[in-house]
Amino acid sequence: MPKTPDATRRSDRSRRAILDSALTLVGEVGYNKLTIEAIAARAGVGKQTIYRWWPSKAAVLLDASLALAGDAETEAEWTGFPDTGDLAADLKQVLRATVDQFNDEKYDAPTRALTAAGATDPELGARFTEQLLEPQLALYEARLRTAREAGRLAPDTDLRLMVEMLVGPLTYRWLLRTAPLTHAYTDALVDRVLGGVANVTAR
Amino acid sequence: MPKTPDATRRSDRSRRAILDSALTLVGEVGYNKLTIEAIAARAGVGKQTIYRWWPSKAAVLLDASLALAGDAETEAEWTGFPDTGDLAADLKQVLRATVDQFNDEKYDAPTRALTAAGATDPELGARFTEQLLEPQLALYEARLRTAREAGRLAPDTDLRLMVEMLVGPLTYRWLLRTAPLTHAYTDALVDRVLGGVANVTAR
Amino acid sequence: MPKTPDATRRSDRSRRAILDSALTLVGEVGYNKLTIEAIAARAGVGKQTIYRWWPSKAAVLLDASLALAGDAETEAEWTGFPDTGDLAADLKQVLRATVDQFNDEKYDAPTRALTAAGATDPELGARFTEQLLEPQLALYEARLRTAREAGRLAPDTDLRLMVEMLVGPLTYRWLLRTAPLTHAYTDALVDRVLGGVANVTAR
Amino acid sequence: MPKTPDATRRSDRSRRAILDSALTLVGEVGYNKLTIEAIAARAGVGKQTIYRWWPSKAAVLLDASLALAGDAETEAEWTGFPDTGDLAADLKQVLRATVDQFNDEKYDAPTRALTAAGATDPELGARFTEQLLEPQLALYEARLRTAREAGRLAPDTDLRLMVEMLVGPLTYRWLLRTAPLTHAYTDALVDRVLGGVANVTAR
DNA sequence: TGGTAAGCGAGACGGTACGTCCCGTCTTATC
DNA sequence: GATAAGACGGGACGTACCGTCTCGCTTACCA
Repeated sequence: MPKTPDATRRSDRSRRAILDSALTLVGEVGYNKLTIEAIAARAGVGKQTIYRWWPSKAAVLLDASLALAGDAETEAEWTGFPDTGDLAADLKQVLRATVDQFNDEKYDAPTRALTAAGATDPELGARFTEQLLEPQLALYEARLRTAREAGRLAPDTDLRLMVEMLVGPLTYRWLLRTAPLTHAYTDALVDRVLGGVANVTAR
Repeated sequence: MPKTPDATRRSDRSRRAILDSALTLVGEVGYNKLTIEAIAARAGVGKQTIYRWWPSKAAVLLDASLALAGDAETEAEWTGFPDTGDLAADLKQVLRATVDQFNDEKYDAPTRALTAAGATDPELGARFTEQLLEPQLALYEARLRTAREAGRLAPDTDLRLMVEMLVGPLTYRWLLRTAPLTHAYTDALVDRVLGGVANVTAR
Repeated sequence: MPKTPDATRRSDRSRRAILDSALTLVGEVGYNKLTIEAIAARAGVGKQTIYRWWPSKAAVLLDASLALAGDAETEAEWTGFPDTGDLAADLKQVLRATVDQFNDEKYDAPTRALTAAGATDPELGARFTEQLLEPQLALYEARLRTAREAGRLAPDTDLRLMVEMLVGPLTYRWLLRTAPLTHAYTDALVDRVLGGVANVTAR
Repeated sequence: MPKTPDATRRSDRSRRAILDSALTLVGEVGYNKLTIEAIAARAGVGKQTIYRWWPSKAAVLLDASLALAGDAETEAEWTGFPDTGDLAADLKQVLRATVDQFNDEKYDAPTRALTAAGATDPELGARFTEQLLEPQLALYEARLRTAREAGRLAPDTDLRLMVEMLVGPLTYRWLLRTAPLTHAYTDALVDRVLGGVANVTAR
């Protein structure tokens, strides 16, 4: 019963090499042509070392993305969701940063691959959502809750719905490539989400 | 010399059988385990007949979805985007119908597969967007334009942005499975998009 | 019942083009990589035109070789097996000519291909032997019969056996490439066949 | 970089199964309808395991024949080319055994297939000749050398030529099926090779 | 401090599907 | 009705990876 390997003996060197190779390769050849064999070869690692610790290439990529996200936070000296008191400004700042990430090939390729794979594979999707997506959405939600408590949003505001109104359209454009992602776009989005689109004067 | 085959001699019987098989199989085994070989076998067709007319299984599925969409319109005696004069009501009706489609396994599997594949493969994504998505978005846009001209929306309303504010969040929930899709959800979405979420009384 | 096509309507132009293409191609790519499709394309002919008149590519090649043999006789102004009265000299002359043919790539490729195919496919082999080989062997046999009647060979000589003693070793060397084919070789062969190899003085 | 596999880790079980399957199948369906896929399936082996170790089905069959020849020698308790002092008798004995082999379907099919394939494919032919044929011819040659040294053959006898005079006609009949193979035939052949066919009394 | 059991790089293995080539048949339009 | 052209259902090709399975080798931990 060789089920559970001994994690204390795990080679961190190999783990890192595998995650690095996975990220590099997914950028080079895309998710569909990404193979475990290529990752192993590039990492100078036996295939079994990958199969021992991950159930699928998608899982490898998920871990790689988590590591990437962790690195990014560190690099950017991320200090939490901004709260200047000006909700619109804070949201615009964060969404602009997200746009920049989506436009950065380094983040785009693996994230896009994972999102697509998660859409098709429910189990992977669940892990992707839970580990990568939800933590980010929770930050939005917390900021919105503060705003609601401060009376800047209606007391009955559905915070979750509002989060999706912010990230949904952006994600839509990004995934489906219907139009380029710009700061102007997300700025307008924030304004419209907060203010609505109905003609107030006409009411 | 890409050796373009003679389309006039194409077997319509085989074409239909291939598209049918593709739709059936993607529902049975999912996109990742869908194989050209299985499609050919199920359709009683040589593999070459598929490769002659389509460059990839994704392309087959795209054509299959187009056929499916065409059939669906016919079946539902679709008479165009509703325009009762009540914009909110019209949008809610259409989005409810979309929710129903997303909740119908028959449409969900191929559409999800295509969307995911398109996110990963730019060329396919372009065709998917252009042939399947844009025509639908254009209908929304037309209805919104009517509303704007009728003064129900601000004259400077960015129609495209607004369309994405409606379909973006819905698509987001559907693709990422962050929460179940319900009529109540889209109804609330329409209200918030039209009315905004900022606390008006607090202004 | 499209069994027997009408031979009187047959296009001689196509027939010739097919046989020519077959000979050319077998020299270029070898028998195993020779395909009906390539012959048809090279000949500017529909595949069906080949299938209508020949049962297999081997049969095409057999006809092509028959035509080639006919041409060769005409070219060489062949006037029948020589009979100068000197049996050894006559045999040497004919075998030298055969050696020359075997060493001529133009004849070697198709003949070798046919011989090999015939060895594997009994039906083809029968036709090959009957139509191409036997007529030649019969010429040897006739010359030997003349010699036997003239008392140059023992009255009980098995002519068939003797023919094979002449062409067998030569064919063996040619097919199996155990050693180069030279005039000296066949000259020695004739001498030894006629004289035997046992040490006469030791009797 | 031809990626030579590590022969020390080769599975002998698979090797044997492949050679066995190849021999069985070539007897069942013939060489032309013998497929690598069928060999693999019959042997319970992946196709790649065949392609890893052999370049073609002909090469597989060559190895299979070598194994078969080895087995045959062992079975027959082969103790070397006979040397009773009576050259004619010894040759007749060996040629009779060869006739029996050629008439044994079990040996005929693979040997015929290999000979034909070797005639067409020079590289294979070289290996076939070198590994299977030459060792046998060398035995003849050794026996003849003994006879020559014993004064039973003329001192200037071309041993190689004489070997071919013995096996050439036999192989010719076998390959081209011009006549049935019998012991009487090879007996007569030996007599005529040793004694010649010229009418001695007429000298 | 030497024995042993785990993780490791390497890669052979039984398999599945790939995308291509060609088979022999069938259909269409031309002559 | 034979022909040039070529689409069709089918089978095998040789390749790429899958996920599993030994191999020796290195590297702790334990006796």
